[in-house]
Amino acid sequence: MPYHSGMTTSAAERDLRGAAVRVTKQRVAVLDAVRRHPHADADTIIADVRGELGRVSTQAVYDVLHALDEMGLVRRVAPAGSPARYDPRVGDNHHHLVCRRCGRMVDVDCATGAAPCLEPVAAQGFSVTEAEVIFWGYCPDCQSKGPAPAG
Amino acid sequence: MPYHSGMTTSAAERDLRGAAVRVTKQRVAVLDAVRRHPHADADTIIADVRGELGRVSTQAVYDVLHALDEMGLVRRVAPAGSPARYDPRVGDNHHHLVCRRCGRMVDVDCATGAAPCLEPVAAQGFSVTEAEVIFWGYCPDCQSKGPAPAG
DNA sequence: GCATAAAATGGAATTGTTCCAGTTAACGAA
DNA sequence: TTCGTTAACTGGAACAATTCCATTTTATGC
Repeated sequence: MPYHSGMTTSAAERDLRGAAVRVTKQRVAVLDAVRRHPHADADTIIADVRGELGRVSTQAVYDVLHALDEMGLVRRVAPAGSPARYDPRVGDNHHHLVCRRCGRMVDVDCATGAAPCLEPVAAQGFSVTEAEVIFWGYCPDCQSKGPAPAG
Repeated sequence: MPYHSGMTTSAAERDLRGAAVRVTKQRVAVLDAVRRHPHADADTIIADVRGELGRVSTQAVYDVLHALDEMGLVRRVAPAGSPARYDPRVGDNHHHLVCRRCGRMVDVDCATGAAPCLEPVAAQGFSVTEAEVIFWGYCPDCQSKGPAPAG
């Protein structure tokens, strides 16, 4: 029996059908979770999905996150030294601001326009397909608290 | 007995003394290794250092790499989904071009001038200290070979 | 030289993620 | 509506990169 969420077709469900892939309860739940928690890491998503569905394998969540990333419904962001985060905002060219102390991540639109920095002066023969920009700093809450995460 | 490399004082040795830290053979060897292999990962550095010194603990190399990063003698670069790389070029504001297929990394000067993209339009109360820019694409060698790293 | 704190050692542990073989279930066709 | 195919999910084990810990070594200031 094809999966259907219940009363009404959810946005997540429609987006998955639009991508022409199998619509499973795990996929719907993961996509919903990413949208509920923008920039969450895999652990948070796994916990949220388990809260919704009960037992779900870790592997399934990772598989779905990869699949969603590949089909362009979420964007995987991996700041240096921290686990990957998943961003539901896709299709535009925005970047991220990450707090060095607490890891909080927020979106920023690019200063330079729609396709910022996408043209390095000398590409040295590389064909460039994407520019990834991460701004590092301290969030408002952490500016007063000093640099150490366990301080 | 204070460490001294031998005949003459090497550049690495001088740079370490300039940073006012203890100069050990491990530190000299690691700094030299990073300079010999720009953008190498920890494994490569470890192998190189062992080639120079014989037995050296993994931990020592990681410790030294962190220390060098903190004292500003090398720069740690961690492209999404790959082990950290160590860049001997510091003090200027350059970015990186990474091949999605083979992982090759090269330096690029910024298109926008000296401090590119360093001013996001809305910083949302964050104090921004650094902008990290990675351009993703395919290097000359890999452009013909298709996208899979194991193809 | 001597003391002392910093650095290195070696081994085990953690974290985030992936691999694998077997089972389940979504979807298209009949 | 049922059936077959194949993608997706499960559970458990494996993995790679990195870090933690207690102990030993060693560079440096006096």
